[in-house]
Amino acid sequence: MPQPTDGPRARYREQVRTEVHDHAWAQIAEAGASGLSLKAIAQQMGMTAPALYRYFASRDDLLTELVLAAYRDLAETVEAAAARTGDPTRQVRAVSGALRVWAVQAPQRYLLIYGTPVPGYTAPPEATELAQRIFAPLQSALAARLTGARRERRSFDLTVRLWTRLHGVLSLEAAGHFDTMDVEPATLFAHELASVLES
Amino acid sequence: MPQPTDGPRARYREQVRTEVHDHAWAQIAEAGASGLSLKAIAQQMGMTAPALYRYFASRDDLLTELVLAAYRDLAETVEAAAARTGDPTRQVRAVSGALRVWAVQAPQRYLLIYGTPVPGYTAPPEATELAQRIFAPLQSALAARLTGARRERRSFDLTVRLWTRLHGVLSLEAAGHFDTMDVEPATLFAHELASVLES
DNA sequence: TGTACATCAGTGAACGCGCGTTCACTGATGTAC
DNA sequence: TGTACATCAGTGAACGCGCGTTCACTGATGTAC
Repeated sequence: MPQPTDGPRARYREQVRTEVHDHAWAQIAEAGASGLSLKAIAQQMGMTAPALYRYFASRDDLLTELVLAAYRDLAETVEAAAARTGDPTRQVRAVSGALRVWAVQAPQRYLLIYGTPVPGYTAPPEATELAQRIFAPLQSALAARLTGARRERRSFDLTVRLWTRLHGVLSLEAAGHFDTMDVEPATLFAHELASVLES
Repeated sequence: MPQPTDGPRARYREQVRTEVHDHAWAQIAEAGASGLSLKAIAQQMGMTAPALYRYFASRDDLLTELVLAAYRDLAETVEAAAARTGDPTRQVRAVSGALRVWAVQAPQRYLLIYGTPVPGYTAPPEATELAQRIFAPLQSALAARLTGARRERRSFDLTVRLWTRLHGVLSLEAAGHFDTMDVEPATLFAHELASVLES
């Protein structure tokens, strides 16, 4: 895997890599992570499968890139939402709202990160750091609303609680489990958010 | 697919079917639902794959049986827990506790029902009825703790809230997402249960 | 109790499929003189 | 500005794999007389 860092060839490489990512996400969106196939992507791009090995060392390598890209994208989304205001309560609301939009917009991408683990695939260590980066803005906003002793620990517990509650709604919504029930996911999500802010 | 309903042959058939189910669960436990393979099961049982078509019409048919069996088992577990006491609050605790034991004991079985949907597979309509049967004991216990107007609707909302909160913890726990965090799933679960009982 | 027959569990060969991955190669593209 | 060379994107054939599923068959087991 050669890698010139600039020039027209480098530009072209980046273009192809991006196109592969796009097709990969489309595949994941409709068949989940286990449906990801280099051969199918190559076919969709009008190429042969071996050509893709110029760009990715293996299928799992591509999957790792996608997982990390998802983590990074969510981290940036969450950070941007938190940066839009200085008020801690508004920050929590903004981050939660951004999280929901991000999850509902591409359910399979959300599930790739927080759903059932892909069998036989383990995420790289970098994923853990990124997960913490996603966690951080929520925690610092919640911490800013607290005073008194053991503030750090209490804000951590509170963030975990908020996070699991929101995930409870989002994962069931993404998996379609509310479809056969008389439940409005958006309303439920708002209530769960409120329940933590009020505690 | 012939089916005598009694006699030695019927008994033998049931025995083989059960053995297939056992191997199938073992496979799901270690590779998830998409790792379910008739050929692999046959091999483990010292048979050839076509033999299994005497017992199951197709791979998806077996998967459907497993899904329904999981639903049924959970429904019975939950109902039995609720039946152990008459006090509504104790019932909610008992059902929630039974749910957690059931989920933690076989995480992949829990995720087969409530996790990321298996790509290309849709559960039979009967699953929806069973899901409601699982839901019912919680709702009637929570309803018994309420008084006043719109009790039915309020208890439904409350049950949904409890259910999503517990699922938030269980799904993250089953997927191993707490492994890299300083979180005690059992404690968190207890807190989430308490949060609804106190509301 | 013994024999003839029907039932049915299981085999073995074969099908087509899609997958990841390798390898030697062709031919276009960019670069250095 | 033009030519020679090196780089490298992409091809085509091939590999071995495991999968679900079919089909004609063998041989054991249960049943009816």
